[in-house]
Amino acid sequence: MVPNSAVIDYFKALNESQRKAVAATEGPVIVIAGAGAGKTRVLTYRIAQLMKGGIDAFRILALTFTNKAAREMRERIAQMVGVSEAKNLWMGTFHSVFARILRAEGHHLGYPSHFTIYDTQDSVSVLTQLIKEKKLDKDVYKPKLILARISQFKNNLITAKAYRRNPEWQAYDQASKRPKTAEIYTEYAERCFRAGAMDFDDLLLQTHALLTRFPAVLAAYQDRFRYLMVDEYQDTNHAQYVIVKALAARYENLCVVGDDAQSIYSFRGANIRNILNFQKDYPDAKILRLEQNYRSTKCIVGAANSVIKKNREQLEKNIWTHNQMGKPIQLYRAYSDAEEAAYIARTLFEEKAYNRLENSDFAILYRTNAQSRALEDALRKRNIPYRVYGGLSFYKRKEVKDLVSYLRFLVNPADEEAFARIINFPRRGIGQTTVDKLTVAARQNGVGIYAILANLRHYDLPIQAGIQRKLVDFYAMIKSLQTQIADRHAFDVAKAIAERAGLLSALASDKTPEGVSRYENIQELLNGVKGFVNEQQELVDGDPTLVGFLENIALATDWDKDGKGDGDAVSLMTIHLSKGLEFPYVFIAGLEENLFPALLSTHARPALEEERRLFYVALTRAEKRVFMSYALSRFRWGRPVDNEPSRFLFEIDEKYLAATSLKPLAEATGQDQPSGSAFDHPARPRHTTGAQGDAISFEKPTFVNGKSLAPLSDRQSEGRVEIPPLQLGDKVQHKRFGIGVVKSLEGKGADTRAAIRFDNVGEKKLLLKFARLRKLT
DNA sequence: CAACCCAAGCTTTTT
DNA sequence: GCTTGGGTTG
Repeated sequence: MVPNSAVIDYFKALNESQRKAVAATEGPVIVIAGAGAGKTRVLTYRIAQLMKGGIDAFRILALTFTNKAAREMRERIAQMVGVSEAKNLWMGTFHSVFARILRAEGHHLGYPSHFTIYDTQDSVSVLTQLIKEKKLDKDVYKPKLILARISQFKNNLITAKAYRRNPEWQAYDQASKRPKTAEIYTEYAERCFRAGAMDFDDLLLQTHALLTRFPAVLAAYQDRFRYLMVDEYQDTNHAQYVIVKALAARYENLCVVGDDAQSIYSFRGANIRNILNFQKDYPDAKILRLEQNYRSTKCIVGAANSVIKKNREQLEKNIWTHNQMGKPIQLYRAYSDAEEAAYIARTLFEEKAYNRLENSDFAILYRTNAQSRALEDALRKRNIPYRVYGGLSFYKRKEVKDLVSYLRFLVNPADEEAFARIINFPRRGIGQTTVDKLTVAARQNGVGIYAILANLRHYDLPIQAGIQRKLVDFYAMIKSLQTQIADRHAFDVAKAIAERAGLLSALASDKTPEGVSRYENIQELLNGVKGFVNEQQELVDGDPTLVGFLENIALATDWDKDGKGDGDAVSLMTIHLSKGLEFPYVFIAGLEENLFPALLSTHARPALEEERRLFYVALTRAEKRVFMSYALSRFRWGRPVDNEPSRFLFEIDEKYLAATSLKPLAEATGQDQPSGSAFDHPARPRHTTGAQGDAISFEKPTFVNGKSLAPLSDRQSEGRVEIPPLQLGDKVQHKRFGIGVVKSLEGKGADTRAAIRFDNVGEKKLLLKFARLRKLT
């Protein structure tokens, strides 16, 4: 490619709507891009074109939601304009770009440039500690719930101060018996600040604070970012929306790309109105639609369209494709989750052999991470290599977090969460009592724990001399390691810590399988640091220091998610994680009521519509074929639970479903067929001998010609207990405990818990869905 | 202060 | 059913 060519010769690679979207660089533009319509392609070409037109890369800001999306886009742009040019682009996730801005400008707000980023674990831990110190009931003030609430506020740019001042919210907290919520929020925010730490939501909230309180800073960035692009705009929350709007205010060269039909993150504060209202915010915005799907067969596109049509709230569009009709969607009804998994493994194996495919041509998608276990077992039985994405990430594992905590503490000794993890790990005889004493001293003297540690003798603490010595040793170790961080690479420092602190020797002596695995994880982390250092050293402006590494991992939860990896494997992941990806063959498992759609979503229309969008996302990941399945019985909470087929199955236009899918399973053979014979009747239902549940009766499927949702079958209405609406003070009767009075209620729907004082047996806490209470009047 | 035991919570999705 | 964290004991 000619490096300086201003002529956009690659226009050939685009269709007309894509070309329009690429060409419309000036002014506000919204691109409504259906699944598989070449959205990323448009963004990359657009950026490449801007750069070829002479715009400096550092004046272009592109925001995405995942590191993966950012990385891929940067790579593609690098191919078009050259690596060195692409490097200067401001491109990354909202969180990482804002973290970068805050590192540079956070001092205006009083944050150190090396501030720590607290992950959810850290935040919960701060709250737990705080609630304990305030002597509040942790069952009333559940740290996780409180954090979720604080997160909501932050995402809506409501500071602790604003929260305290709002009578409506105060009244709400009073009414819900959590009057101290505002106080906790305030204290939590202060502690994070004093620890030089920001949680995920702070990265947005503090960026907003920075830009509103320091107009000069805002002006500088407004001036700098001449062109802004936002990917997955439908997933932006209020804070992100406001910040983008502010940054774009000067030039208004703002291009947002998204698909309202794929908005699946409202639980995280995403506001679908942001995309629906774009035209109101920018009345002269150009609206462009990418409606041609290049990814999937007609069958898949048709099925997906027929589903999403049921949603009320959406932008008008008509997704179509030139691709082949393709094979109809298979639906399999299994007896149990294990049998469903066996079916998937078997079908995958057969399809792969018959069509000579790679394992990586397949993805198995599910609603919840917990579903992966059964699938993994089944795949292992057939020796099919697989890779599970998501779940608990590498960095959340205990031993990994412990080592990372050392690194964090060296960089930011105010980081008390890190301190709490490392002070007695590995065991060095400094227990909780001692830590409490240090904490109290720190609070009383208005300093951080590290300051106490540094001047232990100045504070006359009631700690034994022996333990004092240990504290001094610990401090000395930290101090000496700290001298290294400025001028040595992250790897050298990390290795030094693992050795000096005795992490490696402590784990090496543990010969249990878990111990060995922990040791390996530490080694893997060290390798990761090394890889990071090597990578950074190749870059001109790379940052191979510890600070750089920590920055990198705090927001890189999908470290192990960057495709490829080792070998050819089937991908297992939640549907949420699959967004933006594509696979030739896709299995969607667990299409059952209360699982997908999830139980909590079934009562509110917006939530249900979101689940439907999630289903839409799942379907549109597939290029060639989709296999769906559900299990009549599934282990949840260690118990088998009976299920109805998902209502979404009935929403797919029948003509896209394989006819055999709708036949009952009654004639199941009970034996695995040798592979090969299956291909004439790929949908013929079979199940393994072991899975034949004796208790399962095979009534006709409830959806043989189902155009609409079949009514609940007997089974479900039997299984579901009538839950009477209860209020405090109600008199109730329990089979075993007799008569009692409702003392408290928490939770909602079937998950409500009630504390009830029974006349004979005293107070009991009961889960209403199991308790079968009768209300007395 | 460490080792052991038991209870609770988890199973909606994540930067 | 499994993991984590808290509490109790030695």
